[in-house]
Order: sequence, then C-alpha cells, then structure tokens
Amino acid sequence: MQAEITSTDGVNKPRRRRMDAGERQEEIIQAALDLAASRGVESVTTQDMADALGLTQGAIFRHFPTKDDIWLAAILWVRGRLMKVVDAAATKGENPLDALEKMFFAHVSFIARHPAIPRLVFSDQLLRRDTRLKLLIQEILTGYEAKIAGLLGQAKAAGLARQDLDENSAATLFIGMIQGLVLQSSIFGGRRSLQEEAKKVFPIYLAGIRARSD
Amino acid sequence: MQAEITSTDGVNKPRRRRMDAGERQEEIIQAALDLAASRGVESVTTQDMADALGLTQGAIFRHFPTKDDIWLAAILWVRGRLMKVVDAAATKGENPLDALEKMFFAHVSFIARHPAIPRLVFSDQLLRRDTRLKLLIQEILTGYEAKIAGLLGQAKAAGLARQDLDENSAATLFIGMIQGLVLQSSIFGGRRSLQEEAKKVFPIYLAGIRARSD
DNA sequence: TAAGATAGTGACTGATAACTATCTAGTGCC
DNA sequence: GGCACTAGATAGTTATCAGTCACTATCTTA
Repeated sequence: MQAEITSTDGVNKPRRRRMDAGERQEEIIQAALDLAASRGVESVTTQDMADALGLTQGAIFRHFPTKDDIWLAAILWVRGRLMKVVDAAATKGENPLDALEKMFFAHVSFIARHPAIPRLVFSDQLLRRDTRLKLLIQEILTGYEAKIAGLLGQAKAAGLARQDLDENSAATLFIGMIQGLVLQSSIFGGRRSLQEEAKKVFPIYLAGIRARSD
Repeated sequence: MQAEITSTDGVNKPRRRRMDAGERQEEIIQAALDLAASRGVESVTTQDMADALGLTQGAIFRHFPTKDDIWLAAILWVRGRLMKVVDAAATKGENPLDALEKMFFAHVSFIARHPAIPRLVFSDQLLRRDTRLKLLIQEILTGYEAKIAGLLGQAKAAGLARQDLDENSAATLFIGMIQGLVLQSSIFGGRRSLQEEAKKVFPIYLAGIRARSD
C-alpha cells in the first residue's frame, strides 16, 4: 500500500486545508493570471496551477469543467477591474480630452501591472480554440471603443477636437496605439518601458485629434 | 515497387519526385507560412507541413535541424520581401511625408496579403521559446523604426513636420499603429477590413505629425 | 553503367498535455 | 456522534508532437 506516503519530495505543504469552492475558483484564476504573466498563456498547464496552489492537478477540474473556462473566467475578471480603473480615471478629467488622456494612462498602467492581459488578448491560439473567448474580447473592445468615441464626440461638441474628426476611427487608433505599444514593449522586454513610451507617444495622438486653434 | 502509387488519397502529388534541397527548403517555408496563415502558428505541426508537400514527417528534419529553424527561415524570408516592397513604395513618394504614407499602405497591404506575418510576430510562445526569433524581430523592428525616424527627420528639415516632433516616438507610433490595426482586424476577423481601417486612421496620425502652417 | 551521394520513408521514442475514475477525508448539520 | 456532501488525492488513459534512425529509392557523375 504505497508505503512511503509523505516522503515524496520536499514540498512540505501540509495543506489539507479545505477551501470554499468560491474562494478556490478565485485563487485558481489569480494563479492562472500570474503564471500567464511570467511564462505566457499557452505554456501554463493545469499542473502548474495546481502546484502554485499546493493542490493536485485533478483538483482543478473540480472547480472548472475545462481549462479554457479558467481563461474565460480570467478575462471576465480582468474586464471588471479594467473598466473600474478606466472609468474612475475618466471622471477625474476636467474636459473630454483630458478624460481621454487620463483613461489612456490608467489603461496603460493597469496593463503594466497585469502583464497577463496582453498575453491573453494576443494569444490567437487560445481565441481560435475557444470561440467564447474571442467573442468576449470582441465585445469588450467594441464597448470600449464606443466609450472612447463618445468622449471624442463630446470633445468635438466642446470645440476641443477637430470638427472633421472621424471619432470612430480615432477610437480605433486610440486602442490600436495601446495595443501596439504593449506589443512592442513585450517584444523589447526590459529594453523599452511601456509607460515611458506611452508618455512620449500620446502627445502625437493628441495633436492629431485636437482642434487647430488652440 | 509500392504497387498503388497514386491511388493513396486525393492528393495527386506525383510522389517520388526527388527535389533539390534548396527548393525543398523554400517549399517547406512556404507551406509553413500558408499553414500558419490559416490555422495559427502554434497549431502547425511538422506533420502538417509534410502532408502539405506530400512528404513524410521525418523528411522535414532532413532540411531543418529543428522546427524553430523553419520559423526562423520564414521570418528571414518575410523580412526580405517586406523590405523590398516598402522601400519600393518609399521611393515613389514626392516628399518625406508622402513617402511615409506610401510605406504605410504598402506595409498594410503586404500584411493583408500575408496573414501569417502578424501571427508570427504576435506569437509570444514562439518568441519566448527561441531567443533567436525574438532577437531577429527586435532587429527588424529597430531597423524599420530607424528608417521611419529618418524620413520624419527629413520631413522636419523640409518644414513638413512639426518642429517639436520627437521623431523616434512618432516612429514608434507609426509601427504601433500598424500592429494595433492588424491585431484588431485579426480579432474582429472579417468584420473589419485591415485596409479600410488603415485608410481611415492614417490621416489622424498625419495630422499629429504635420506642421500646423499647412 | 557502376558507384557514391543524398532525398525521402516508416517505424519508433520519449515527453507532455488534458482529462477522468475511484478512493479518502474534512466540514457542517441534525 | 453519525451522516451527507464535496474538496482533494492517486493513479491512471488517451492523444499528440518533435525529433531519431536505419534503410531505400532516386539522382548524378565518372
């Protein structure tokens, strides 16, 4: 009968701590995001998640029917946090253009704090495998873009933005700019700071948006 | 001698055609790019490549020591083609800013014709696994950015661009804009055409760059 | 036309992944 | 204090993939 039980390896987690299922799900999501941040989404296995929490691999599947459901839950979690941060930043703006700028930097710094996010969005293997993930991200992007376009519309109305501006395209560029910056900082790793680049690039965007008079 | 030769399956490759190693390498690269375009980089197996060429899986490894070497060769191939297309477009510009615009659209349409490219660049699993790939892409981006920054410098000198423009940041934004557009069109699939969005977004960039006087 | 070089074959290996059947043991409730 | 519930453990199964290797078929050249 499996003689040496606990003598296996140094992992001295006495664990056995039975957790509430809801808490565990939250823990699993966080572990998945942490691992994805440091190693990339695709290389994270359910075994890795289990190790990070001191569980066995099979236990993960008691909380999520499928691995992709973990990623889905993770994206939902991220959306909730991101939207909160970004909305909070926007309300601090003194005018629509200022709100836009505050949103931009809030977004960038949020992503800098959560490096797993771009990896989730850029991982087309994942999005291709599970349509739900792709649809969710489309929905998030669409909603976000509408929010930006709305602010740009207000900016136009207030005479802060060029009157001939296509606000939907400007919103696309706003998001694309973030995505491009993130991608480059991920390719250049430590050699380029996301936030530094963002600070230098945003004024150029602003100059493209802003009414000439000012 | 292998009785039923061509009766295997619909793939009516004349089989048994012994090819020159150089030709085969080129074919393997093309097959890899084609497959990556339609199914995503990570899901392409050496078996898939072999099937596409009517070879056995083992034969692939006669031409490349490792699968990642195939991707490396593919990126080198892409760089060669992209640089040719982009340089050709640039020389047609009447002034630095016009050259920039022509490069932009040449780049976008090149990517639209070769959907495997963004998948290679966005696949951080691949870049993380093989440092050579990451370094190569860094080098390509750096060189490309320098080229853009050079044009922007000329534009400033000619009074076409704002004098206070940071041309390096503007070059970063130029590339980031393309990457963002490509990413969005890949997420939205058919629902957003890369080229359409590019056409609407570039003027905003241009307005951010251009000297106010004009 | 014989011999050497090499593209390609086919069967195999070892690693690693997701997922599962079955058993064990805390936990809260009566 | 016993019982139902369920988190977790253990030990699988199945599948897939990159890479290997001994051998064979085909091409080239002397």
